[in-house]
Amino acid sequence: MDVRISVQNLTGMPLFEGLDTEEIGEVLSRVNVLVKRFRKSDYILLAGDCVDNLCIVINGTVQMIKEDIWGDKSIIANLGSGSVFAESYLGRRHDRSIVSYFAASDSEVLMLPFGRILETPSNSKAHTKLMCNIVSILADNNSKLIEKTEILCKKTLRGKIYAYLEQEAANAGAKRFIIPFSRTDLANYLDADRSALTRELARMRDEGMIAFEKNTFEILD
Amino acid sequence: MDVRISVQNLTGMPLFEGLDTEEIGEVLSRVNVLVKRFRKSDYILLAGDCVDNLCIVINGTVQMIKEDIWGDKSIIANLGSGSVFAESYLGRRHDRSIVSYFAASDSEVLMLPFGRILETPSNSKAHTKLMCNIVSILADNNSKLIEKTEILCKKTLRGKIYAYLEQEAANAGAKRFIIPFSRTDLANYLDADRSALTRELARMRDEGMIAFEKNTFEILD
DNA sequence: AACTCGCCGTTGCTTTTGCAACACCTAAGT
DNA sequence: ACTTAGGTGTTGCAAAAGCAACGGCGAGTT
Repeated sequence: MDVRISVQNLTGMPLFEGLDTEEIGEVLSRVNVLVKRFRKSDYILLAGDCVDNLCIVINGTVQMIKEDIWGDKSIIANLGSGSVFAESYLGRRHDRSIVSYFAASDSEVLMLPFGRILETPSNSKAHTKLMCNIVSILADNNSKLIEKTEILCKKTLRGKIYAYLEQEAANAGAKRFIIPFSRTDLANYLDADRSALTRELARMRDEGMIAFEKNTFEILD
Repeated sequence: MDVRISVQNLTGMPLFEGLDTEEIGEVLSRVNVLVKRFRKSDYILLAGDCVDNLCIVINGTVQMIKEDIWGDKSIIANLGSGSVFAESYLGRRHDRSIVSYFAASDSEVLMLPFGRILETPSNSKAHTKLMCNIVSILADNNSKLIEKTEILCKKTLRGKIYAYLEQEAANAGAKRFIIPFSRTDLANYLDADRSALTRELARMRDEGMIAFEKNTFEILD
């Protein structure tokens, strides 16, 4: 389950952007770092769990989810490789996670006790860059959540679907793109009923707004 | 409009927590800092505006809002004194704000060109504390957005209302509490129709789930 | 090959809820 | 004192969307 990490894999990660392998080694030498593997459908962290590590997706896909008492699942965010999560433990409000994290595919996650790094003052180049990176990442995670609420704030299902597709198109930089969700998961992401989603997608296609085939979508006009 | 800032006012702010007045002065001496006053209903920042300052609510109430083409207003978050906003400019994804900020009451906002502070390495105590603080604040803002999505992900209006009231009760630490929204604003915060909200609140009262009088609510049971 | 399981589309039904219109109230300004 | 403007509760109606059930399909397993 636990795996030694090769520093090589980390150079492309947003958290370590701008740091060379030597600098990454310097940072990691001061803390206990750990990579955990998860199988598809494993829970990485449960809502209510105590969190004491910053988590980084090395590869695979992780979903931030919230399940209610009835087992009704809502996907809050989809996290690809390089994503940083469980950052709420860096805040003062919560020491427990309010959401769950879930391996949507086989995944490797780097667990990093970041508190130590934070509190240790240092004016090394590596440390400064790392601090800048974490601030940027947190700000970006923020933006992503705001974008998500821009989907959810739409009053109609069609509005949500369209807002979502526009975001994916903007991400892809093209009117035609592939979405990372199955229909079931998309329904959970939009917090809508799956059958209602299928129905509304069909209507939008019939009206010539969009075209799609499996997970490939296109916004028409 | 622009006002000189007295350092005294900042000692209580989360961003400067743990810093004494001398240290705050040291930090501020390196950048141009500015306090702007806004009248109730003024826009502080418009969606699409270029952002180059971190903003801190000194006093008053600021709303993060998103308006669509039809003027339909959605309140994403309500920001009281001490709140930090417009932080997405610290990220790499956007240099423009994707949402608007709006003075819900007469307000004073501190504008702080934080990028300069970030990039200047320093191992002074003050600098280290400031970095820790900003990380904590960003993480907390994250948690708040996640909590907001926990309201919006509910499929029924009653679910949203109840989730919201539970959060307010948790914030207040009591079953009885005062909400900061008018009915109209609450509808915009929950992204629901105002009349439907009134109707559902009345039903929940009739069924004995909750009691309320103006803006004072109580969760029963 | 038979079977299971999970995902997908379809459809009928019912509830929810958005929308529009109206009347009332309060506060602020003239 | 009058007027205006904005917030609030109410209600009828129509549209939207959740729910449940079913059948088909494809992948993986025995």
